[in-house]
Amino acid sequence: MSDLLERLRGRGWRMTAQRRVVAEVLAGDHVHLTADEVHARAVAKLPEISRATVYNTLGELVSLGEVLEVSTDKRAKRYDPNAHRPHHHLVCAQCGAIRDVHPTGNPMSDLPDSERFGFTVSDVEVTYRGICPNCAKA
Amino acid sequence: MSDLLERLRGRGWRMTAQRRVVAEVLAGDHVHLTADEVHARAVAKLPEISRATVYNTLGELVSLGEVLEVSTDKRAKRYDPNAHRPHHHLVCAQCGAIRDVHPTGNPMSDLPDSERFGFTVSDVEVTYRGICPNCAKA
DNA sequence: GCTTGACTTGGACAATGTCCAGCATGGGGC
DNA sequence: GCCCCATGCTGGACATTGTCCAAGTCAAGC
Repeated sequence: MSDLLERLRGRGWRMTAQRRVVAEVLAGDHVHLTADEVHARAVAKLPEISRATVYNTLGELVSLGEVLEVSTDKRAKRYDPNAHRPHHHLVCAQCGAIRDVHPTGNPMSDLPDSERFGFTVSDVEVTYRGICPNCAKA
Repeated sequence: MSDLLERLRGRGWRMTAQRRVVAEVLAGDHVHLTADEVHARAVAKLPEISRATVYNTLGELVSLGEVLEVSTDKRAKRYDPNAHRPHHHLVCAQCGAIRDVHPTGNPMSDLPDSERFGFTVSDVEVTYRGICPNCAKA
């Protein structure tokens, strides 16, 4: 995790308490938090941190490619710190739980040129939906 | 399209002017509208229709399986009337344009049991991202 | 330890969506 | 064809998520 902080510093980031806290929150074992959840956890560590700062910082992390924005079908965007290993998502349609998954094959190669309509395709996002074991039990 | 109205009537829908208008809007050649766009077009045909009704109707159509909710990364959900033919989406990262595409292969079979974590997986959604010809030109 | 410009703050605002109490009306039963 | 009433609609208040900005603060190079 501190390697993330190092990378950011190397990129000319000014290292503030707020940014450190946001990075720490994302690096925790809680994956796929919403911006609001990130804010809530950040406040726990640094009470005066503002919502705007959390949004800004998340946005910066995303554009630096350190964090991915994931939009499953919930209302809020979620942030995925696991940006350096390509992976897809498995979402519980009931409780909204998200797991990272690593399918075999490359969906990119499943899109023939005739289906690209002149687009320059650079990325694929795959979301599997289903019911998680917990919800299935209930 | 009138077949949609028939199907809905068959399911016990009360056929009101508002619902007809929403169905007509979705059936037009404008695919992937946001709820707000649907509302705007509906108002053009039936000035007094309220936002709440449009949201309600869209929600009902979705739970009846007549229309799909698509969340690309934009803020607003979009509604896809093409619910009866499985397909995926190609989104322009710049202007947000969306096209339906039909990849070869079935991503569902790319998810081994070991990667399902006990979920009952029922659905896959694939979103390709890139730059559309128009934006590439600009 | 100064200085400076990048960062943060808090609050206002915007966009999207939900809810509700009360009114309107489609369509079955006559 | 007409009535009735459950179902649907309305408009507006509210909730949630996200963006913007002016003014104050602080990290880091000197």
